[in-house]
Amino acid sequence: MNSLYNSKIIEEKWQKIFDQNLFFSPDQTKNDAFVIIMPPPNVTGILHNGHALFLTLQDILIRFNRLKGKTVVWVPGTDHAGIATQIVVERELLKTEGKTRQEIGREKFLEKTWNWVEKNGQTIIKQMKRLGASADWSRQKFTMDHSHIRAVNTAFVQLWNENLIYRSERIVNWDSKTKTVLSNEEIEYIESQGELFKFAYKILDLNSINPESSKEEIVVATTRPETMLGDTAIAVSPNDPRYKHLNGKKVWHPFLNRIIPIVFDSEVDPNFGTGAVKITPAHDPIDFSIGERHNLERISIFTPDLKINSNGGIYRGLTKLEARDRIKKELFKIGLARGSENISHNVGISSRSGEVIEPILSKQYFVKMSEMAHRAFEVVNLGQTRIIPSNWKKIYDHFMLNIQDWCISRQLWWGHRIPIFYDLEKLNGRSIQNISDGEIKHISVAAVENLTSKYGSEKYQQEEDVLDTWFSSAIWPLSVMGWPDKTKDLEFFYPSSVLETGSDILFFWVARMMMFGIHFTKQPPFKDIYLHGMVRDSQGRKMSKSLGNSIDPLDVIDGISLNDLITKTKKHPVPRKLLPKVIKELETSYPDGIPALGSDGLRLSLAMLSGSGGNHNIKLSIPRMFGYRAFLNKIWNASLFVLRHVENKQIEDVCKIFSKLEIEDKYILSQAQHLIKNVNISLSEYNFSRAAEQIYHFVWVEMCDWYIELAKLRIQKQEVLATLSELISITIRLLHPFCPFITEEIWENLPKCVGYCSFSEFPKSNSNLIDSNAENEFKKFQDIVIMFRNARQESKLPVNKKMSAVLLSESVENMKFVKQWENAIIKFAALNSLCFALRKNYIIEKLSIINSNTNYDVILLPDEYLDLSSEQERLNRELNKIIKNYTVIAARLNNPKFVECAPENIVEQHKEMLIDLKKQKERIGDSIIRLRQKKNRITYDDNMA
RNA sequence: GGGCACAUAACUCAGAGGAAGAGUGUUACCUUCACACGGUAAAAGUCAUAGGUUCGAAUCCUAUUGUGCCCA
Repeated sequence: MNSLYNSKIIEEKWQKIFDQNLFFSPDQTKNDAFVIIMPPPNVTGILHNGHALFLTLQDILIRFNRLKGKTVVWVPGTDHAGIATQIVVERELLKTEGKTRQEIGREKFLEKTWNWVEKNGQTIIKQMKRLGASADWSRQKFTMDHSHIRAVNTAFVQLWNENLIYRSERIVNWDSKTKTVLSNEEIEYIESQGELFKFAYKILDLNSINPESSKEEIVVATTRPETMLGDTAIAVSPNDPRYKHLNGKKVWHPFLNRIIPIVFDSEVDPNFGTGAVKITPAHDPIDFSIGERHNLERISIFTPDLKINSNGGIYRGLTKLEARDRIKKELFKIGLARGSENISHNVGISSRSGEVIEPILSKQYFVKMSEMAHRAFEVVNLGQTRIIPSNWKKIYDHFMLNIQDWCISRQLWWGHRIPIFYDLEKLNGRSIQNISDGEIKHISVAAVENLTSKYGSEKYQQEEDVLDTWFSSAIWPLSVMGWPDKTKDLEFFYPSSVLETGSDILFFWVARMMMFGIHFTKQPPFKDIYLHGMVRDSQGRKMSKSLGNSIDPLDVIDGISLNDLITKTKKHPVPRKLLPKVIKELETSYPDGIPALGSDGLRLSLAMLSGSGGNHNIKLSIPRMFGYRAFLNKIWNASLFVLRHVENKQIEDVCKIFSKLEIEDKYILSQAQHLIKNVNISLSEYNFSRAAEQIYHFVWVEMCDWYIELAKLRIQKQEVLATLSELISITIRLLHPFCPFITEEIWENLPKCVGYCSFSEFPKSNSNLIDSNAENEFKKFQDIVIMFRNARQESKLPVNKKMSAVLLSESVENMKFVKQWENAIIKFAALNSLCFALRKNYIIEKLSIINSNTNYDVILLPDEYLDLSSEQERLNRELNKIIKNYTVIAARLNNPKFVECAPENIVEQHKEMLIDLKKQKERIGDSIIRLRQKKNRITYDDNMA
C-alpha cells in the first residue's frame, strides 16, 4: 500500500476494475431481494449535487444490503425529459442551422433529437460510475426504449378503455414561449405588483332602445383588462344586498355588441373589490367552473402566441399587452373606467421557460385522479407503504385528497406520442380540435402498437401530441421489470424495497408512481419511500447556475482553484449586474478554492450532511466536508500502521486467543461490537449521518487515539496483532457502503481477506465479545490519563517535558487496579516516573499540581516549571464549576417533591453525584489552601532573599 | 390566504424529559519512529422570545418573532 493516501489513483484503479471485471447483477436464486429503482436522471443533464446525493444514499443502502447477503438489484436508467430535451435540441438547431423545428418538420427533428441523445446520453452514466454507484448496469434503461414505449402505450390504452382517460375542453396552463400546456406542478407562483383596474358595465334598461342611455351600472375589477373581450357574464354573490335587485338583469358589452347576463354564484367573494366579478370562462379556472354551473358561453380570445383572435373584434391581432393598453384607453374614453388600485398578487410563471402562464381553453387529455388517488392514500395510511421522514406523509395525504384531474397531453414532438388514432373516414376532413368530447370515442382507436403502419397512414391519423414525461415516469417501476409481460423479474423484484428520491418530486413522480403501480398491479410499487432534502449552498440558498452559487460535484471530487471556479462561474448565465457580487461571494466562501475530496470524500460528506429525518436542507459546507476527507487520510494511515506490523505474520482469530487478551483489547473489541450493532440499526432506519458519525468516532477516537497508542507498548504480541487486524477488518467493512474505493484498496492489502470488499460480509455483532467490566475498568484508566493531561496543560507546562508524578488512591483495591496501568499512564501522561500511594498515607507538601476525582488524585511534581498564579486561577475555575453544579444538585435533592416523584434510579444518581461533587470540592479547596500557603512562603522567602 | 418545517458554540449540524454534544474554525503547547489532512489540552452556548405543563424542559403545550419550503 502506498504510504500516502491518494484518492485519485485509488478511485481510477477501482473504477476500472469494476467497469471491466465485475457486474453488480443479482443472482436470482435467493428470495430475499433488496431492490431500488434509480430515479432516472434527465439525459440532458450533467451531474449535479442532487444526483450526487441520491447516488450516495442509494449506493449506501445497496452496498449495505449486498454485504448482508441479500439479492440486490439497483436498476439504473435515464429519462428522455420531453420539454427540457426538446428545448436544448431546438436551441442547438437554431444556433447551428438557423432553423426552427417547424421548418425542418417532425420526423427530421426527432432524428436530430435521437442523435443528440446518443451523443450525450452516456455522459451522466459515466459520471454516476465515477461516484462509485454499484448499479446493475446490465439493466440500464432509457424512457424511450421500445420496451418502455410499449409499457406506456399499454397503460394509456388500458386507462382509456377503463374511461379513466378522457379528452375535454378545460382551462389549461399555456406557456406561449414553448407553445405547450403545462401541468399545475410545472407552474411557479411569484408575487408581483399589479394594477387592479376597475370599469363599469352598463345595465341594460329594457325600456330604452339605446343601451348607452342606461343609468345603472355594475363595476368590476380585473388585473387582466384585455380578458373582458371574452366576458360572458357578471357574477355576484347570491347574498349580497347590493346586487339582489339585479336578478335576471343583463349588461351590455361596450365593444362587442354582446348582451351578457348577471348570474348569482356563491363562489364569488362579496368582500373582494366591488363584490361583482367579470366572468371569462375561457381564460380563468374559477370563471370556467362558474360558467359550467350557469351554462355560459366560453369565448377564447387568444391565438396560441397570445395575440387577440377574431373573437376580439377590432382588437384582433394585438398582443396581450397592446390589447390591455388599448382597452383601458378606450374605457377611459367612453367614460366607463372607474379608477384602479395597486395590488400585490401571484403571477404564474412557467418553470420551463420563465414565461407568464396564460390560462386558456383547450382540448387536452386528462386522467381521472380521484379514485386512483384515494387508493394511493389508503395504501400509505394502512402502512403498506411507509413514507420516511413521516412529516412528508401529511403533505402526501393533502395532495392525494385534494387532487385534480391530470392534464397529460403536451404539444411537443419529443416524447411518447399519444396512441390515439383517428379514423380519417369518420373524421371526414374536420380538425381534431373541433371534435366534441363526446364524439371522440366513436372516431378514434386507442392502440398499443402503431396502427398507421398496419393500416397505412391513409386510414388513420395519429394524435399529434405527446404525453407528459411524468406519465411515462409513473409507469417506470413496472416497465423496468418487464411489464406488461408477466416476467420473472416482476415476480421477484416488484414491489421494490425502497424508493429513495428528493422531496421536491413527491407530487410529480412519487405520487404518480404510487397511483399507477397500484392501479396496474394492485400492489404499491415500494415498501418504503425515503425522501432526502435539497442540496443548498452554505447560506441555504438553492443552487442554481443563474445565481452563480452552484457547485459541480466533479469539482469537489477533483478540487478546483479559486481562479478556475471564477472562470467557470462567469460562463454560467449569471445576470451581469449580479456578477461582481457573485465573484466576491466565491472569494470569501472559497479563498483557497475547493480541495480535492475524491469520490469517497464527497460521498462520506454527503452522507454526514444528509442529517437525520425531517431535515429539509442540506447545506454544503466545504470546511466540514474537508474534515471528512481528513478522516479518510486517518483511516488510511491507521490501516497502513496495522498492515506493516501484521505483514508476513501468522495472525490468529481473536476469539481463539481470547484468554490472552488484556483489558484494553477486550475493551476495544467490546466497543466494536456496540459499533456494529449501532451502525446496523442506523442504516436500517435510513439514518445515514448517525451511522457515519459512529464509525468516524470509533475509528478516530477509540481506535486510533486510545487503542493503537496503547497497542504500541506491546506491538509484538500476537493478541495485539490479532485485535488490530480484527479492528481494521471490521471498520473497513462498516465504512465500505460509504466509501467503496478506499475500503476496496485497503481490503485488498489485508492478509486474511479474499475477494472484493464489495462482496464480503457485513460485520455481525458478537455478544461473546461484549465485556462491560473491561469497559468500566478502561474508563478508569482514561479518567486518570485525562486528569494528568489536563493538570499539565492547564498549568501551562510543556506537553513533552517529562516529569515525575504521584497517583493517590482512595482504597487499596483502587491502587492495585491502577498499578497494572503503570506503563500506560507513564506513556500517555508523558511522565518519567510514577509513584503510588494511598490518600491517607500521603502528605502533599512539595510544590505540586493536583487533579482529583472520587477515587484518585493525580499529582504532578514539576519543580521549576510551576507557574503558581496560573495554577491558582485554574483551581479557582475548577472550584467554581463544581460549586455551581453542587448547588443545582443539592437544590434538587432538597426539594421533597423531587425525591417523591422522580424515579428511584434518578434520585440515587443525584445522591451519588452530590457525594462526588462534595469530595471534589473538598479536595480542590485543600489544594487551593496549600497553594496559597506555598505562595506566601515563596513570597516570604523571596523577600528574605 | 392555507399548510409544512426550522431557529442549539464563530460556521455547518446532532440531541427530543433526568449534569449541553460533534466536525470545522479559534487559542496554547508539541515535528514523539501510521498520520501536521497529525497529537494534547482549552476557550466558546440565556438551546429565538414570552407564557404554560412537570419534582425536573433545549426536549412536551400555547402564543409571538424571524427564516425556508409547499399549496392556492
